[in-house]
Amino acid sequence: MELKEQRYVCTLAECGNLTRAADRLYISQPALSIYISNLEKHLGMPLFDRQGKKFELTKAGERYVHYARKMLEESNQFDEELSMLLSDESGRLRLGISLLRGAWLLPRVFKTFCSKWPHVELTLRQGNIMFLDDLLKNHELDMIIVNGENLDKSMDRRELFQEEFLVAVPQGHPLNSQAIFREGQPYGILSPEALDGQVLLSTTQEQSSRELQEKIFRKYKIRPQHIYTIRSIELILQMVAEGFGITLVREAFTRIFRYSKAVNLYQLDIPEHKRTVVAAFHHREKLPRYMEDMMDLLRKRGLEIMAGRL
Amino acid sequence: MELKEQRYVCTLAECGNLTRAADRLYISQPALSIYISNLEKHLGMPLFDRQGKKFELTKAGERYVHYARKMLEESNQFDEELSMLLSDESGRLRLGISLLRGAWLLPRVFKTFCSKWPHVELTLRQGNIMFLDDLLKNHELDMIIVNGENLDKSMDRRELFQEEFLVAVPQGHPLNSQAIFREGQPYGILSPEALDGQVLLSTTQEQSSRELQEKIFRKYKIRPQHIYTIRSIELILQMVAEGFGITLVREAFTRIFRYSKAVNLYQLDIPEHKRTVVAAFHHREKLPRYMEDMMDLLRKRGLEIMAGRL
DNA sequence: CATCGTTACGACCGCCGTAAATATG
DNA sequence: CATATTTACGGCGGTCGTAACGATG
Repeated sequence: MELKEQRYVCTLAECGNLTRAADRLYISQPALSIYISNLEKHLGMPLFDRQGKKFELTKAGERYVHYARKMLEESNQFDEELSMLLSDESGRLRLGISLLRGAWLLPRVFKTFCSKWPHVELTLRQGNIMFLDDLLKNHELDMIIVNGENLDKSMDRRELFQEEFLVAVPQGHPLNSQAIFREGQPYGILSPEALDGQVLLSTTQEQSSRELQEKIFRKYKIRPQHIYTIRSIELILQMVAEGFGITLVREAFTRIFRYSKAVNLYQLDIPEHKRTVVAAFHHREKLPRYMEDMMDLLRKRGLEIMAGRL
Repeated sequence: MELKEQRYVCTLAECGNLTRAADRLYISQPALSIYISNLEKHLGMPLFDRQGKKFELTKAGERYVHYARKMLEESNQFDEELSMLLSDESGRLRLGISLLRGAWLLPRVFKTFCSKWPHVELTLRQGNIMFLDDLLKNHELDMIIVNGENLDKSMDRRELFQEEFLVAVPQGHPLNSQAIFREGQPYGILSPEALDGQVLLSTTQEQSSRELQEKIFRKYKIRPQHIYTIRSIELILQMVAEGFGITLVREAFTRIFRYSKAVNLYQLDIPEHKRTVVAAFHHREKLPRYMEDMMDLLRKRGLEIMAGRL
């Protein structure tokens, strides 16, 4: 910050001597002499008593220096903070993530990140993908964690991990017998047609899982017997466990959920069974280091959860 | 204080809009645009996110504004203090006075002055006239209260009041019979010759009363029988009261002193019997009001004490 | 008389305003 | 297309340095 006036006066006050002060300020002595005179003229009151060759503060000068020193101190503090920002040690990360994904992906990541980057101000917004996308576009968020499939192409993106979109079937349900198990595949496989005529429990319209589900149903001409719309995914899974019906659910979510009764998970035999989770952000020359690190942490944690290490 | 940079950034941050900010700052909008760009270039980091036509603070900008606001606040405080100094409501008065005179003249004056001028910083130095005169010349004091007779002519001065230089004689001493009483004179009058051959109690060499005393003795060729030198004027007067000898003493001092036994006071029949007490200070265009008031208070209090109203 | 402060003068750079071009919604 | 921002350019003033002058101790 520009505080020339304040630096000049404080330095002269400390030196009590024009020549030495001018030296310290890297300007000529006449320049400083004129500068101080003009300043005093402008203030309408002398800051220094010219006692022969000595410069001593007047009462007004004392007050000036009192405040000027504070300002210089504050300027130094700002410079320190700025250099932290410049060196990527410090900054701001406003993160957006869907409610459901946040619940399982973030807790540990947050803790790690905050202790690693104590000077980064981390804030979180949760909501559906449309909402987050708007905020990102308006620069109210710096990064959002979403499914890569339904994301605007104008944003830069970084792939984090993939997650399965699975069918959850209660124990004793007829669908269990239709699953085919292949080697090397963690889940049994169901053909999409098997879902035809089933009782389906589903999230609400604005959640992105529901959107994907309906796309699949249209494409493979699946007509469930009935769709119950329930907001809470926890409740849906609980009802599935109780044998009320089946549901489509993200793999990761099943990992952190404790079922009251057994629930079996199956892959659908379609290309859409996998979804890619990405971090999206506005294009920049170079991302801050803490932002790269956040994506690293999210990627690692995502893979950990997928591998079942909770 | 010059804080253009800080004002510009803070105003723009508040407006979020170049045009309005430039209006408020009384400069053209292009000027502000360029100014901010240059500032950001110089800092090496943007302070604002140009979100279309909106200007929103970056993290660095937030920190800048945080400190800049403090500085602007401090600058305002200084301006207030300065205007007080300019209007003579506030300031500094470094007062010098002899030890003895201070004791009787100042106590009530100080109290009055401080309540009348709460924003004036009043400090006091006590010492003999040489010492005070040096400090005044070196601008370490703003005003000294001394006898006008032995004061350098280079200083401006204001007459405060006159005080008698009296002879103190114990009860029952032969000198009492030599005094002549004239109408309209508060004290009996002694001729200087009467002091010849007396036992004299006197202050130390460096006190100005002693100097005056010796000048009188030389001029009128007075030879005391013996001079006892004692530092404390209180002790001297006490010894006079006990009949040990006589002394020369300032009128005012006798007023505040309680004698164990009666002491009579006489005027000397010489022009030097009166001394003028003045306030002395460096020449200035115009004295601050509080300085004029201090002299008023001193004058009034001096006359009060001389009149015997303690 | 050596050192320090002030005055005089010319040069440069930053800031400003006007006008034109460009971007935004 | 109206409004806002950026770019371009010429002018002014503040700040600087060198040199000469004046004051101080």
